[in-house]
Amino acid sequence: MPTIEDVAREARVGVGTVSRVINGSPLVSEARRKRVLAAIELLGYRPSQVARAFGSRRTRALEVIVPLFLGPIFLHVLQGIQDALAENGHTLLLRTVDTREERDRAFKECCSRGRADGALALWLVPSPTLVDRVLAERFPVVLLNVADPRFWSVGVDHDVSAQHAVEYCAGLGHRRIALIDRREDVFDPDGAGMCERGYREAVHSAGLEDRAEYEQKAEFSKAGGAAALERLAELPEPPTAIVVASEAQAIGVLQAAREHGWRIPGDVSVVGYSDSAYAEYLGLTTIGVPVREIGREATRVLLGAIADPAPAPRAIMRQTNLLVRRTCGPPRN
Amino acid sequence: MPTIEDVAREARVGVGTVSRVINGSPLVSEARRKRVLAAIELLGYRPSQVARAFGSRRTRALEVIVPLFLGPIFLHVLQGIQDALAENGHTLLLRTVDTREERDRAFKECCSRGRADGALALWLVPSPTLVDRVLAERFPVVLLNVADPRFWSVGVDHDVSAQHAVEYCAGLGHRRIALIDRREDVFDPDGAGMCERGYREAVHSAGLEDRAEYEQKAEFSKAGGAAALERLAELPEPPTAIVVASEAQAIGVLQAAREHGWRIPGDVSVVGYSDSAYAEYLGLTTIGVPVREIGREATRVLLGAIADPAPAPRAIMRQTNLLVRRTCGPPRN
DNA sequence: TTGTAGGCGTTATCAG
DNA sequence: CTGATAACGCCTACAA
Repeated sequence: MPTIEDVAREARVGVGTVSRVINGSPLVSEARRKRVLAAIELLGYRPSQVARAFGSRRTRALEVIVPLFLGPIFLHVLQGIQDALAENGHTLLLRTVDTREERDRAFKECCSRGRADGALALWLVPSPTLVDRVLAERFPVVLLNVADPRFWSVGVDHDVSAQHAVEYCAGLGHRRIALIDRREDVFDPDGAGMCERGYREAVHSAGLEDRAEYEQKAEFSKAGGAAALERLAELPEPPTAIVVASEAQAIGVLQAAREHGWRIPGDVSVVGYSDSAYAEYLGLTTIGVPVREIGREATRVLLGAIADPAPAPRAIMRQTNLLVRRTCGPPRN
Repeated sequence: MPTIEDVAREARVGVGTVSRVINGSPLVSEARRKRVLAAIELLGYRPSQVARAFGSRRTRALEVIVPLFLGPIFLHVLQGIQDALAENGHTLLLRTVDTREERDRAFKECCSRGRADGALALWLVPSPTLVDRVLAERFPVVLLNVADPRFWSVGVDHDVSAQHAVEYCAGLGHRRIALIDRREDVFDPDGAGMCERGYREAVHSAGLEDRAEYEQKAEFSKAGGAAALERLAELPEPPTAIVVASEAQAIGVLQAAREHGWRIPGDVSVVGYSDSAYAEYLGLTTIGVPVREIGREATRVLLGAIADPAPAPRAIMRQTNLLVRRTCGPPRN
C-alpha cells in the first residue's frame, strides 16, 4: 500500500501538497495538482481512512442506532439516510439494539469511543439517566420519530396522527373507537403511551364516551397487537374501530381479529400507523409516515450539527397523511 | 478525554502496561492490573477506537454489503450477524448497493480503504471484472447465499431447492409447473437463472413436458414477479403451479394472480422461496432458507478468515426445508 | 502557493 | 513481567 509520502516523492512535491489535493483545497497550483493526481493514479494510492480519521479527529462516519423490531421501516429510513449521504463519502456504522441494556450501551459508547462523528437514533431516546451524560459529551445526536426538546429531532406528531385516525373513524360513524398504543419509550414498560393524549382529545371533541378499557398499551410487535386485540374482543362491548400505533401491531391485530372470527372492516375497522409494501398488500388503511423523508432530513440535520454545533436543537415536524384502503368502513349498525 | 498516558501516569506504570491491560494480555502482574483498572475507572478513560485501529492496523470492523431490495431478509441476516458478534466488540459498517455501479464501488472500496477487516456480501457476488482485483487484495470476503469457488461462501443450493419445490408440486399431481426465476447475479440482466438447472432436472425426472415458455426470468422484486405472472397467464396453456425464486417475487405473483382472477391454490399453486413474518401471514407455502443461521455462520467464517487467512476458501451449504402453508394444492383436474 | 515538522493515541518491539 | 521508544499515515500549523 503506497502512502502519502510515496505519492509526494513520485510527484516531486511535499506531503502537504498531496494532502491538499486529496482534500480538495484550492491552495494548490494547477500544475502541481495534475502532477499529484497523476502520481496517485500511477501508484494506485488510496488514502487510509483510518489514518485520516486519526489525524483529523473526524471519522466521517455516522452511527445509526436501530431497534431491530422496526422491521421494514428501518429499510425505508435507511434509504432516506443514503439519499442525504449520496456522494458525500460518509460511512454508516450500524448498531442494533433490542433491549434496554443494549440501548444504554449504544448511547454510552457512541459518545465516548469516537468511532463516529454523530449518531441517528431511530424511534429511540436515550434512557433518562443517560440524557445528561450524552448531552455533556457534546456528541451530535439526532432523534428520529421521537421528540425530546434537549436533542435535535425529526419526526411526526403522534398525537395529531392519532387524532386524525380517531376523527376519520368517527366520521365513518363509529362511536366505540379503541386505541392500541405503544409506549413512548419502547424500552420503558411503564412509560406513557405514545398516542394517548391525541386519542383522548379526539374522543372528547367527537363527543364520544371515554372508556379506559378502550385504551390498550401493547408491545411494539405483531404479538403485542394480537394480544391487545384479544383483550378488546373480550370486552362486553367491544369497539367497532381500532386505531393501532404501529404497522407491526396492526398486522397482529388483523391476524388475531381474523382468528377471532371478525371480518374486517365488517365487524371491526382498523387504522394502522406507517406504511410499507406489506401494509399495501394487506390493504391496511393507515396513517402514512414519511419515513424516508425523515431519514433524509435527519441526516442533513446531523451533518449540519457536526459541521456547526452552535445552533440550539429543534424538533422538526413532518406531516402524516391518511392512506385509505380496505380495513375501514362504517360500523355495522 | 484522557489518554493512555494519563492513565499510565495515574497508575504509575508505563503505557505498555496499560495497553496490555486493555487488551487482556496475561503478561501483567495482578497488582499492576488492579492499579491500572482503578486509574481507568477514576479517569473515565475510554480507549480511542480510531487510534487503536491506526496503531494496530486492525479496525475491528466488518463491512456488510447489502442490496436493499433484500427487504426483511436483510434484517434476519443481520440478526444472525449479531448473534456471531455478540460480546466480541466488532463494529458493523453498512454499505447499501442498489445498482451495478454501486456494487462495484462497494467491492473496490472495501478492499482498499481499510475501514474494515473483512466484508460480508449479502446475496451478491463481485462483478466478474472485479473478482481478480478483490482476490489480489487478499481482503477477506464471505459471500452469503451465492456461490463462487474463489471465495468463502455460506448459503443453500438453489438448484436443489428448486428441485424440491417442483417435486412437491408434481407430487400434488401438477403436470404444468412453471418457474419464475431470478438471475444468479442480480445485477446482470443477461445472466443465467439462479434455479434453472434444478428446475429442469426436476421437470425431466418427473417425466413432465419441457416447455421453454414456463421458464420465466424476472426482476428480484414484487413488480418483477407480477410481470412474470402476467406472461404466464397469457399462455394458451397456463401452468397450474408456479415455483418462484424469492419471497419478494412471490408476493407480486400472489397479488397479480389475485388481480387476474385466479384463486390460490384453486386455480394455481405457488411455492415461494425464503421466509418471513409476512410470508407467514400471507400463508405462503415456501422453501425456508435458514437466513439467520447463514448470517451467523458467515460471520464466524469471516472472523476466522481474518484471524487466519491461510485456509483455502470453501462453500458451506445449509439445508432448506419446505414450509407447507396455504398456497399449494392439487390441480383442478 | 509550498514544504517541513510536530502531533494525534495506540500498538509493538526490544532491551532490561 | 516492565518501561522506553519507534512506528503507524495523515493533517495542520507555521515559516518560507
